[in-house]
Amino acid sequence: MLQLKVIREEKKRIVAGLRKRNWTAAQLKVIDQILNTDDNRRATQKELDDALGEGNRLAKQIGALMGQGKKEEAEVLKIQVATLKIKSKDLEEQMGSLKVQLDEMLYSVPNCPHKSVPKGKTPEDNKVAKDWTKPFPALPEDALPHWELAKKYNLFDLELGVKLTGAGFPVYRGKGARLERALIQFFLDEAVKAGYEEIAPPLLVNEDSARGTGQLPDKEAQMYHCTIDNLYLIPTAEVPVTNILRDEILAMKDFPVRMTAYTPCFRREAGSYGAHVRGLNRVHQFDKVEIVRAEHPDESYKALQGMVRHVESLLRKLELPFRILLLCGGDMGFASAKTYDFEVWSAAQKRWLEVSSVSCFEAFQSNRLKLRFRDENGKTELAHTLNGSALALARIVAALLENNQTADGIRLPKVLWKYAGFKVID
RNA sequence: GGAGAGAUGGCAGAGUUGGUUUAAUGCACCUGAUUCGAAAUCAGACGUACUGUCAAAGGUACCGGGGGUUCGAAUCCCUCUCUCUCCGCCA
Repeated sequence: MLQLKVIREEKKRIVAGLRKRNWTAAQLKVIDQILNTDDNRRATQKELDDALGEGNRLAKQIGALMGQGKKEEAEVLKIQVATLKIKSKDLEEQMGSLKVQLDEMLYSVPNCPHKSVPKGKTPEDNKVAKDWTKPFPALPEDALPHWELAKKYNLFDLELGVKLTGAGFPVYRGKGARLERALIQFFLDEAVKAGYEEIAPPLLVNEDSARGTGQLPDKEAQMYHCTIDNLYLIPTAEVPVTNILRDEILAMKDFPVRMTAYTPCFRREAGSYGAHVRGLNRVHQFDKVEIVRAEHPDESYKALQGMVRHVESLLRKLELPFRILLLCGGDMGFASAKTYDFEVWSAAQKRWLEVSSVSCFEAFQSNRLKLRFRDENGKTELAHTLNGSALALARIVAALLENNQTADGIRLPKVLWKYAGFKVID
């Protein structure tokens, strides 16, 4: 969530930013409501603090009087405290409800887009930041989509997943399973080479963690929930890895914090049905290598560019045609201040598949996480966080299979040979 | 799963017959003095959040989380979570 202080001090910028997200005048009213409620909260806080302070003073006096054996005088003061207590209890309740209201409103406000984010309402308004599709792969007319290729070469089996679990849980097998593992290994190695610390986190997290990265309270339906133990299956490694930093106060020398993790990701999302979600395009469980960074506010956008270059280098090494989109205000995620999406061209399906999303959250996420650092003057300040997929496996597999199919089998890009232990799937 | 013990500041560790505790003390860290420089020594500063202010002073809350008793709770009661020890089970 946005910081109250920022909303108060930079209201103009925030309002302009929300307009870029196509917020209407009616929606923007919440900003003034927030500020009003906060004024109210501060006044109430002052009053409450004064009442409590007075109570503390009287309690001390009573203690002193009791010590001296002046019981009657103490009794008089006790009566005073009693009325004070009623007052402070009342104020406490007011404070409680004001805070709830304030939080509710704050949770409803998305992050303010960075000034470089273009205006726009739909994905069509996204700006192509880079196009790496030439030469476009030329496939024969009878080229197969990846779900057909999977059948032909026995790489993964969706029907079998239905038997074991349900729709959207692919079973990889043979060279398909091996390719999956090869890609994970390759992505992790590249991330470690780029300076990220490898993390192997838990795949279930508690409520505090789900709240920390903003899955709760709003996106509860996205996650699988083990109700008996009140734990959530992670929808992305971002959740456990970013929460490593929850409630931490970093020192300047701790920057930059760079972590990477491979995890399966579990998503309940209902989604639509039909050809565009066939095969591995959208599944409930998929593998992903995530990269996460925490940065000094002055460095976060430089870090974002660094992450973009990293993901770009992965796709080049995989020899996949891709483009990078700078998302417009209307298409950006709730918490993001600036997002680049990576899309790979799936030659057989003749459509773009999103394989990575790299975002800078500025202090939006760390505000909820309470991720701070101590600056040169010893003051605490919120750090900036960033994350991105590097990369999401299922769709990369789909694109690799489709784009590299030949009459003699599916040829793997050279970089994967040593990881997979084979060059061709046939 | 059973039994017992415990949770205090960056760390260690007092305080648990409720009342100068504004949480002792030590270590670490920071600043200054001393020194050519360092070690040692001495002096000082040293939690987080909210509030307040030009800035400060000051105020309030926080001793695992939540609730309760009381004029007053780190201290007493209830509850939850977690940790440790022993036993059982187990990849």
